[in-house]
Amino acid sequence: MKRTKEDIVYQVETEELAKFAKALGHPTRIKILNHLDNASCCYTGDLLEVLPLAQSTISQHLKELKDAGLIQGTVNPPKIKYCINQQNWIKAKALFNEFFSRNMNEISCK
Amino acid sequence: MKRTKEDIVYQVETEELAKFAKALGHPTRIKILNHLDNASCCYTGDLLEVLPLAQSTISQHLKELKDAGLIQGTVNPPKIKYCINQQNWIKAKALFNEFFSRNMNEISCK
DNA sequence: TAAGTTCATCGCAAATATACGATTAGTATT
DNA sequence: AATACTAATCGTATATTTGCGATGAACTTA
Repeated sequence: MKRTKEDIVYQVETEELAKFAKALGHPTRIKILNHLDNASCCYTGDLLEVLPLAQSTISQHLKELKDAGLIQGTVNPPKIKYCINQQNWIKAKALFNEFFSRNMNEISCK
Repeated sequence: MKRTKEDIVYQVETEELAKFAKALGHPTRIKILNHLDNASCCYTGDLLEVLPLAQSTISQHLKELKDAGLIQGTVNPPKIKYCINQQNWIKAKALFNEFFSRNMNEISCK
């Protein structure tokens, strides 16, 4: 894509919100986060029992969540322990909250 | 994708949240929604002045937002007036709110 | 009827995302 | 050193997304 067009500059907030939203834009990743929330943290292997996907696929989803900043992993040999990244979670929560709590005036659509 | 794998069944809530998140997963669409919120509603042409994109591209983004249920369009010849779909907006807001306000216990990651 | 306006849709090109199996890297155990 | 375990990464196939220009549909106005 993007063949003749130069890159568009968006506000940082817009980019951030879109980035978080994109990471949440797949049911598998929602499920991973739900599981992480219930279990506080988990290992990649745990997810293999919950999701009917190949190990490499789950690893890839974990990578995307990590790249978006929503989770973090710490080595705990021979496993890797994933938890939610509290700091960014709060940030995302605030961004979505702000986004959804606009005026939404009833006298819209004149 | 999805070559050998049969479709995975997710909870309805998970699918819904992912669907909304996916629609929000692009800065252009965030910007459109922000604009719609400020202006209550708008026409496709209005967005052409705000976004440096081709008319067809913007139309496509509008379609995705419409397919996700976040906006709705009503004909107002010769234009089409887009507004936020209040009902689904509230639904999405509730889903994200629920998703982000989990316990998030501090004693996580043992 | 003809011309203009607005916007959706089609057709295409390129980039990204999703999934898999196979391999590799790192660590622990024997 | 050899084996076992865990998880990332590589290579590949396919689907989807993103973007554009061109065309077409619907409705107004001249």
